[in-house]
Amino acid sequence: MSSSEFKHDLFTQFARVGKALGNANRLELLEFLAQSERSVDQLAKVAGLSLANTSQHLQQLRQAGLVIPRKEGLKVFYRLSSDEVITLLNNLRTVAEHHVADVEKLVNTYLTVKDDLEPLLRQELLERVRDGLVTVLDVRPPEEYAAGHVAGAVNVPLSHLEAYLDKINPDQEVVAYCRGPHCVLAFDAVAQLRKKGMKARRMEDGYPEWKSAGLPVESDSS
Amino acid sequence: MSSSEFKHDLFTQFARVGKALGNANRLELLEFLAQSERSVDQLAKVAGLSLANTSQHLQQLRQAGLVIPRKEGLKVFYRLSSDEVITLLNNLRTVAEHHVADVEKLVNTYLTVKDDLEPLLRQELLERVRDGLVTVLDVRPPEEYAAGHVAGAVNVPLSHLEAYLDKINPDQEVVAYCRGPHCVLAFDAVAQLRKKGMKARRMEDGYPEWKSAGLPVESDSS
DNA sequence: CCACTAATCAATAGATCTATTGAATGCAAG
DNA sequence: CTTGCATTCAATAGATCTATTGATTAGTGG
Repeated sequence: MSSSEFKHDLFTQFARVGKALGNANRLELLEFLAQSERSVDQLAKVAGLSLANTSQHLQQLRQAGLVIPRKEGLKVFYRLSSDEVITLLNNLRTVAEHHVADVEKLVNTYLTVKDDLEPLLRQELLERVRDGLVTVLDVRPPEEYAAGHVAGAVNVPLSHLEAYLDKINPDQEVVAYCRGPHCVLAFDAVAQLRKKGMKARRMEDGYPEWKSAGLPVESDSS
Repeated sequence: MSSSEFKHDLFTQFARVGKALGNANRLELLEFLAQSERSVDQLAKVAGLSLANTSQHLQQLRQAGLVIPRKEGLKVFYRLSSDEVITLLNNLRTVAEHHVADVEKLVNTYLTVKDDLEPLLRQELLERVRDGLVTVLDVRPPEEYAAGHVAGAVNVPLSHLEAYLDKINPDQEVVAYCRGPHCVLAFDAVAQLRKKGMKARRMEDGYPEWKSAGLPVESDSS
C-alpha cells in the first residue's frame, strides 16, 4: 500500500465518523444515549422515529464506533462507546455555537434567558451542595433521572414544576440542569422559577458532562 | 417556535458541521489548512482535486463555520476559523482510532513503527531542545515549514533525508514531526533513520497541535 | 479596452443517504 | 411447536451529495 493510499483510506475512516455526526436525528439519538443506555424502541419513541429507521441509524452509529449494542433477551440496548463521544459531541456544539451564525441566532431567539446569567460551574455547584446552600433540580423525565443523576438532586420534570413550587425553600438558590448545554428543559425551568420570584440558575452543561467529569452521581437501581 | 422545533433546528445546524466532516477530501483539506493559510489553487494541487471541486468543498466548510476566507487581489486565502477546529479534528481522530476496528487495522498494517516507541511529549521535547539534547526535524514540505514551525527545528523533507544524514550528530537523539498524529512523513523519517542506526523518535501529534498549545514557533516571513 | 488569472457559479450524471414498507430473524413463554 | 415481540434485513422512491464540465465574475496588467 502506498503512502497516499494509506492516507486516503485513513481519512475515509475518519469521514465515516463525521458522516455519522452529519444527521440531526442521529445527533438526537446520541444525546439521549448520553443520558443512559437505551433499547431501540425506547429510542424510537423518544426521538419520534419509526422502529426500522431508528435501527438503521443505530447501525450507522455502531459502524462509526460511536455506540455499542448489548443484547439482553428480546431487547437490544445501545450505549455510547465511551466518554470520548460526549467530548466529541460537545466539541461539535462548541464549534457550531462559535462559528455558525445561524446557531447564535437560534439560541438568542429561543433561549432568551441564555445570557442573562452565567451558568453555575460544576465544581462550584458541588461545593454549594456540600454546604447545603442550594436546591438542585433535575428537570429530565423520570426514566432518565432514574438511570443516573447528580448526587442530591431532586427530580422535578417540567410539567410538575408548578406543583413543586411551594416545597422549595424560597431563601435558597435553585439550580436546574438537564441533558446538556443546549437542552431546553433547564432554560424553561429557570425562566418559570424566576417569574415566580425565585432565585434560579442553570448548571453548566448537563448530566452526561457531570458524570464524565467523575463527580458524584446516584441512580435508583443502586 | 415550539421547544421541539427549536431542538430540531439546533440539531440540524450541528449536523451541518458533522456533514462537513463527513468526507475524506474535506478532512484532507482541513489537515492542510491546519498547517497554515492557503489559497484555493494551492489546496487543489496539494489535495489532488480540481479547482472547481476544491472551491465547492471550501464553501461547505465555510458554511459549517470551520474555515474563513480572506481575499487578497486575485487570490482567496482560507484558514481554519479557530484552534477549536484543530481540537475537534483530533477528537474525531481519537474516537475513530479507539473505536473503529478498521482504523486500528490500517494503522497497524501501514505504520509498523507505530507502537515501537512512545512518541515524545511536546513538553518533554521543549525541555530537551532547551538543553540542546536533541535535533528536531520538520519533515513537511518547505512551504509548510516556511509558514510556521517548531522553534529550532530544521526542515528536511523526506526526499532530502538521505542527503542530510551525515550532517546529523550521531550521538544526539533525532525527533521528527509533521502535520499531525497520523501524518505518515514522520513515521517514514523515523523508520529510515533507525535503519541507519540512529536514535530517532516521533514527536506526539504535529505542528498544529504544538502551535495551538502555545509553544514557541518560528516562521520564515518574520 | 483586451487578455489573463483565480475563483466561483450553474448544470448535470452518477453515487450515496433517508425514511418507508413489508418480510425475515431470533428469542421467550405457554 | 406455536405465538408474540423486539429487532433487523431488503427493496425502493425521493432527496441529497460529489465530481465534472463549461460559463461567469472579479481583479491585474498591458
